[in-house]
Parts: sequence; C-alpha cells; structure tokens
Amino acid sequence: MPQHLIRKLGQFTHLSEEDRRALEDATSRKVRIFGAHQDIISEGDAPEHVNLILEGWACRYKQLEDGRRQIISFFLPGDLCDPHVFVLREMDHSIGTITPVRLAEISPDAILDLTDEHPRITRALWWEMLVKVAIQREWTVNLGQRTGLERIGHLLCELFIRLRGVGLTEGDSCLLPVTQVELGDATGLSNVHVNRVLQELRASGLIVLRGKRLTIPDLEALQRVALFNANYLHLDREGWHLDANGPDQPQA
Amino acid sequence: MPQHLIRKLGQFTHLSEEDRRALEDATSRKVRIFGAHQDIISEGDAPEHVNLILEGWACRYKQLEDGRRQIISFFLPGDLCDPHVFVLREMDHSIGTITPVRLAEISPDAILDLTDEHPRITRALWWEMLVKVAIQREWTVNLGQRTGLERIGHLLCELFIRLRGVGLTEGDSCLLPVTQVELGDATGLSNVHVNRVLQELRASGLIVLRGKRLTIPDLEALQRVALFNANYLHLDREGWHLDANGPDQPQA
DNA sequence: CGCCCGCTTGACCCATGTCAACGTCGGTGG
DNA sequence: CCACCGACGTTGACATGGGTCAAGCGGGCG
Repeated sequence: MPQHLIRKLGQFTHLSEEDRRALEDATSRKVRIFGAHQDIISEGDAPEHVNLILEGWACRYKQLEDGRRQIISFFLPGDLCDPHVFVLREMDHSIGTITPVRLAEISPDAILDLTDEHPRITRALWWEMLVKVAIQREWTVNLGQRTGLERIGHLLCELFIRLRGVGLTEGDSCLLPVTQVELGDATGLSNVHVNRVLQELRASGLIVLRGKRLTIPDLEALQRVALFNANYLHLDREGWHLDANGPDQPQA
Repeated sequence: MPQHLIRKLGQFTHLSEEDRRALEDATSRKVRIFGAHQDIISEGDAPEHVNLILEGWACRYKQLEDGRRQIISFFLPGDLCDPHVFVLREMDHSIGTITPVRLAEISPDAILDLTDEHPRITRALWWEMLVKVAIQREWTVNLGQRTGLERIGHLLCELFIRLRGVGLTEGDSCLLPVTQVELGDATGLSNVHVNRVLQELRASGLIVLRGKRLTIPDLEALQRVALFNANYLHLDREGWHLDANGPDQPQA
C-alpha cells in the first residue's frame, strides 16, 4: 500500500524488508476516502492521528477573515501530515483535499511503536520531516523574493522533483491536478497573473501544459530561470552514512 | 544561564527543579560570542551542534545568486537552532547574527541525553520545534497574502509576543534591534517601502518607534489591523494536560 | 571633526491586481 | 442527442501597491 512513502524514504536510507513490512502494517489499519475539495481537518480541531496520503493531492491552507486564502504546502502521495502534531492542542490551519484522496490514518501509538523498534525508520521519518520544513523555508524565499515567473517556475520544479521521488512521473512529464486559482493561492498571485505567467512559460518552451498534464522538456533550463536549487530537498541518499548496515547492504 | 529558554518552555509545561538543572548543565558546556552581522553557520556547511541563543538576535537567511536576500526567521534569546539538523548532511541556508550574540553550543549527544532522561523536556522541545514550524507557515501566509502594512504589523506583533514569552519586554515596549533594511528582507519589501509603512503605523498611533525601542500602546488594535491571530504560537499552557505531575504542581 | 550607515523624502515606473467579458469543455438532465 | 450550465481558462483595459533611483539628513563612532 504505502509504496510511495517507502519509495520516498528510500531516497534517504535503505529500509530492510522488515522495515517495509512494519510500515505496511502501520499504514493499513484504517484507510479513508475523501472527495475533492473537502477538509481532512480544520483549523481549531484537535489533531488525533497522523495521515499518510496514499493517493491524490491535498494541501495545508489558511484562510484570512476577509476571504484571502494561502496554500501553505502541498501534500503528494507518500506525504505524512505532521508525525507529531498531537503534542499541540489544536490545529492552527486546515488541511484539505485538492483531488479525491485516499489516506491512511495512523494512531500516535502506532508511530511510537514504529520508531521504537526501527531506528532506520525513525531516522527516515526525521529526514522526511526536516525536508518538509526546508520546503516551507524555501516557500518563504519564493514568496518574499521571486517574481511571478520565478515563483511559478520554482513551484513546478519542486513538484516535479517531488513527484519523481515517489515514482509519479513518466519521463519528463507528470500530472498536475491543480487549477490556476490554486496555483495562485500557493504563490500569492492572482489567477489572472498566473495565467499570463503560464502563457509566458509556454511561449518560451520551458513547459508544455495541456489539461492536467505538465511536461518539462528541459528541467535544467526551467531551474535556471526560476533560480531553483534542489539542495533544500536533500535528495542525495544522505542517510547512508548513518545507516548501521552501511551502504553495502544489498538493495532488496 | 538559559533563563530565557527555561522561561519559554515554562509557557508550555511545568519543568521540575531537576529538569532545569539538566538544561543548565547541557547549555553551559561551551559558550561562544559573535559580533553583529557574522555567520554562525553558512549554507553548505555540515551542521555539527545545536545552538541556543543566550543573548542577542540572529536570523536564518538565504541569499539568491543575484544578491536578493530573504530573512527566513528570527532567532531571539531562548531560541534553539534546529535540535535535529544533524540528520541532514549540509545546511541549505545560513544562520547569521543581527546584533552581537552569545550562544551555547550543545552537542547532539547532550540533546539525546537530555531527552532520554527527561520526558517533560522532550515534550517541551517538541512543542518549541512545532511552534517554530508554525511560525514558518505563518510567514508564508504573511508574504503571500498580506499588504505591506499588514506584514510589518504582523511581524511586530509576533516579535513582541515572542519577546514577552522570554521576559524581554517592559510593559508595552521592547527593544527592536533591526534596521529597516532587515525588516524589508524579512517581509519581502524594499527598505523605502518599509520606511513608509512605519511612518503610517506611527501616524495612526499604532506604534511608537524611536531608535531601537518599540512601543505598542494597544496591542489588540495592532493585531486587528495586521489580521494577527496568536493561535499559531500555541501559548496557552498546552503541555499541562500531558504533564504527569499535573497542573497542580506548585510553581517554583 | 568628519564620515558612514541608516533613515527619510520625492518623482517616477513597472509588476501585478482588478474588473469584466468571452471562450471552452465536460457533465447533466430533458 | 442536444441544450444548458458551471467551472475553469483566456484576454483586454485600466488601476495601484510597491519598487527604483536619487538626493538629503542626522547622529554615533573612529
């Protein structure tokens, strides 16, 4: 079931067969289905379990009193929503679906069991959490310093590379099931301006975007115009040096 | 020594005398001094220890190739820089001082000892980390959705409340040792525009800012114009419900 | 005493927002 | 099977928040 999560964590460290089984076990107890544009948990609610996205896209967002809305981050398949929020009493933001979503609910206890018994999983979950925070920092830079064109380009690079990490790209293309309004909510731009920026990216051949399919013919070129540096995604098998079994452990 | 940290964690949970001693012990091994505008650690470096700010202000920042700079967050006295970064191989951003800074270097091992032996400290550090991430999310909203006036107002509210949490306010005022350029780097505005916004806040009586001293005569009023909601700081003694000693434990 | 850094102000400009209309496509019901 | 509808995308005209450039100012420090 949680192939995407396992594949993602595999970018950081090597997981044993038993690690995988433990992950499968912990994430198959309770599965829930949501339609598009539904709240999974709302601001003010008490967080009760950790959610693992199995399929579909979701996002964190925050709505201001006057209706302005900011998408704070995207959740893709394989993403965990806050392994440790239950330390806090209530949510300060909402998590909602973008597409229909299938997710696994994991109890705090199951997370504790998992990490108690499996040091590699523990470290891998740490890595996944630290990367998530690094992404949040990068969004701060994106919104604070980059132009509209750079913001959209940067976001597209990030999403493509994250999707690739969970096996959801085909060659140089992937599905991008978000509307232009949602891209605007994520980048702090109006939908009209998002549209114009997309036209510009298309016209310069940096992207092909038809319907929900995004193709990036030359990822490096797009990275260059968006000032995108992937270092914040920490993708270079960093965990191997911490892995007690060493990098020589054969891949299953 | 680490009064500010202890005071801050006390907003979340009750720490025993012994917890405090352990904190004092772990944070007094190695103290370092930095001048203003120096890097504590630079992008690309390998993180080696956790830094606790004892005195002075610092910030995370990221510099784009063309010179644009974004301040990603502020570190105030009592703030820890990333209790767990050492899982990652290299820094994807820099941490630099704003004023002269005195900080304690804590080794990863010391953190592990601390958390192994002291469950309340563990939970309190979790809380402090989760709040830090929540602040990062709020900055995303700030930069993405708020106007210049709201951004600056929001930042001032946040800083004031955080300083109050570590005992660094006097009544309705505090020290604000940052230049207008730095405020601009944090809010994604030009220094010129920051200046005009500050004038406007002054003119409307919402702030008094002379030299490095900031006074907020009516914090609620400022919160209102900045659309500031303090829920993301999770300040309401949330930890008491988790504290084995219960809320009835007498305050030292 | 003089210099430099940070603050302030004015004039002008541009990226992006707003408003409004129109196009297009997929789904639904008659 | 067609007509309609609503959501999303596209386009143009115009407005504006905030950026840029440039000059002046004031005070703390060498």
